[in-house]
Amino acid sequence: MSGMTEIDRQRRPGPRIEEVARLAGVSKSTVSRVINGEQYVSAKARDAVHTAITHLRYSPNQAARSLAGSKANAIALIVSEQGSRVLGDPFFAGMLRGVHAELAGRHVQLLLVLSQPRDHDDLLSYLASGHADGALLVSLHGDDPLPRRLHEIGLPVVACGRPLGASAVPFVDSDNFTGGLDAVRHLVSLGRTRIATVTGPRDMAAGIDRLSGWRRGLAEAELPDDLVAEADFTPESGARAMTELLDRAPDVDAVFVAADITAVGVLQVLHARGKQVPEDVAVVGFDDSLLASTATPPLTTVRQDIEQLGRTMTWRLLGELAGETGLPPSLLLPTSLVRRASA
Amino acid sequence: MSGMTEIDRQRRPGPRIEEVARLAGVSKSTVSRVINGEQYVSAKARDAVHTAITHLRYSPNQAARSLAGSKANAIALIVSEQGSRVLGDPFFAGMLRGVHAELAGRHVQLLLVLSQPRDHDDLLSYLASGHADGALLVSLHGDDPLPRRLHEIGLPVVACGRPLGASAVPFVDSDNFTGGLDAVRHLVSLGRTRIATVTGPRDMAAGIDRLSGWRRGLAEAELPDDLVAEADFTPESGARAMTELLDRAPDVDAVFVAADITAVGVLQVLHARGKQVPEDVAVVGFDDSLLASTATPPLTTVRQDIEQLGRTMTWRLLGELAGETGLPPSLLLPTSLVRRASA
DNA sequence: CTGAAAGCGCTTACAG
DNA sequence: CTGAAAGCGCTTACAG
Repeated sequence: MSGMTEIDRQRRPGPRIEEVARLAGVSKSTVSRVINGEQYVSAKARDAVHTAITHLRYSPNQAARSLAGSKANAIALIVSEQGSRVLGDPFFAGMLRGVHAELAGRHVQLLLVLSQPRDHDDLLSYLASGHADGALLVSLHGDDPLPRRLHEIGLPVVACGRPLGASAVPFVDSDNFTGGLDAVRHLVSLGRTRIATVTGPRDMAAGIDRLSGWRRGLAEAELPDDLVAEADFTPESGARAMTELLDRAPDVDAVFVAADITAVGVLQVLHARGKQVPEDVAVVGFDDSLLASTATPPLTTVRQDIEQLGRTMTWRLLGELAGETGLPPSLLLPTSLVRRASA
Repeated sequence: MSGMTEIDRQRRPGPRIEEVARLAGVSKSTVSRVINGEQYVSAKARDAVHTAITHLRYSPNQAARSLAGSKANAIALIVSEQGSRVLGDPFFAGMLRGVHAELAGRHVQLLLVLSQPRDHDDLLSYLASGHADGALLVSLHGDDPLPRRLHEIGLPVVACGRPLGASAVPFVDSDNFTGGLDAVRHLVSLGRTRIATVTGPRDMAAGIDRLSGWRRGLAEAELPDDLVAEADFTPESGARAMTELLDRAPDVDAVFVAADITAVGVLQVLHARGKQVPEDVAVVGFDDSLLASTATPPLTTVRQDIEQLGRTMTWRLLGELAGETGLPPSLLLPTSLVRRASA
């Protein structure tokens, strides 16, 4: 611990609960009860306390509250990934906005934790020591053992996206299957018959489920589902996949790409090969990220509401922390097709 | 406070400092000294304590440390903006990564706070109550009074980007002036003579300083600096600005755009008007964001190292918190030109 | 270099 | 519905 940064001690002024109690003419206990919204407080006492709080600009000391109450009054947002590329993703920004929106007004702080797999042990004992009352997990890869391990130490957890494997960890996810299905139905309605897909990673539920939706769509339309090329949510992998598809099936007339960011690479290759979009090849992306509207041509895409995802995760976690019963173990959020020029 | 979410009390297990002391055969005081890296501890005691900590997987309770030590052991990352659009910005992601990297290993937590201007009063009393030892400010607009107000209540603050007006708030910024200057020098070296600019917002130092750099570059080359069109870091405003420039000066042969995201709109208009990039009009962006490499054609741009910006801000703040003297009040980080196809 | 004791500012049974 | 008292798990003078 020798690398620690010393933060100089310096008592901040500001009123204590004692002063609020004195001004309101009640005991510290009563002030505490008002602050915590407990029910057995007389209206008169409540008003007096609120007035005193406002007058003194009192803000309770969180450290003391946590210590006395044996709870952190904080939830952790854990981003678990090698190199934490996630942060660069607009996906993460949307999540953060949603989490924050749902937390607004509640006196719960947001702790941002980025954790490499090799630091998982540290993180686990940190959280086991009560530094957060619960955790939201944004872990890009399905094989990450963190969600399960956190769940095992008894910390309430909600995962972002369906964790792979038979896990009991609650999660919230977009309905990726239906999203993929809708994309194909749209392409079929356009009269396309050679519909390919550029997938997401095979070790993530988002990749797997979108692919399943695509397959289902082709089955519905009784079309072949042989044109599959793998990618990993990067433009480069999208370009490689599209090149492969074009070589394999020059008659391809549509492609469902599992992410807008990947579609950027797909569009570049199509352009370079002289294919008109959507005339020769129609393209549908996934996410409705900023990239979708700025792409050339603007991308038809399956919109997922990431902010809502963040809100829902937070709502689910806070519900569990409040001891609510009958909460759905997991939730699937709807997606919708956004039509632009590319399909 | 009636909207508060109740988080059920439940004491987490985990060892206390008392048990570490017992196992190491020393007093709690000595354990505390070891944990806090104080110097007057015998090597023997230190080793015994470290062994005990490892053995028990002890992790000190932050709430108790904060309360006893009268410091939060946390810094706040404050994002102050209407609607907090910032989060959607890759800029923010890079910052976050930098802040986190610099915090790694230090026992300082990161509190993420999003604040609308109308909530500034709440935020101020919250921070005045000691919930964070210092603050990092990402405030997109120069007229935001928050940096100054925080500085006034005595909370150590470092701003991201030069605050406008005569402010004493320490800041870290990219060298936007030199970035703009280098962009123009590059365009001049390419033989361009009718060099326009699409600016950033007038109420942000980034917009103002990049424009100044552009002007300086034109003055150096003894070229006219009449082709200025204003935009606001969005693709739409970039498109409008480029349309205006093209109407005003059909002979424009280069444009320095104050942000990659704005350049996306510029490129769309140039394409629509049948202008070849870079043959007819060379384009240089700013940021070297993901958009720069995925643009058509890939964008030559002024790279700023956002992650380094986040690291430097954090380093500066922690230094001040540790009571270091002789810290530079403010810092300017270098930019560099990244050449791609557009210029 | 080390330990005993006080205290940080709250919450929570407990008794009324 | 309310208050007095104990205690949450640490840090920090103080004395040695």
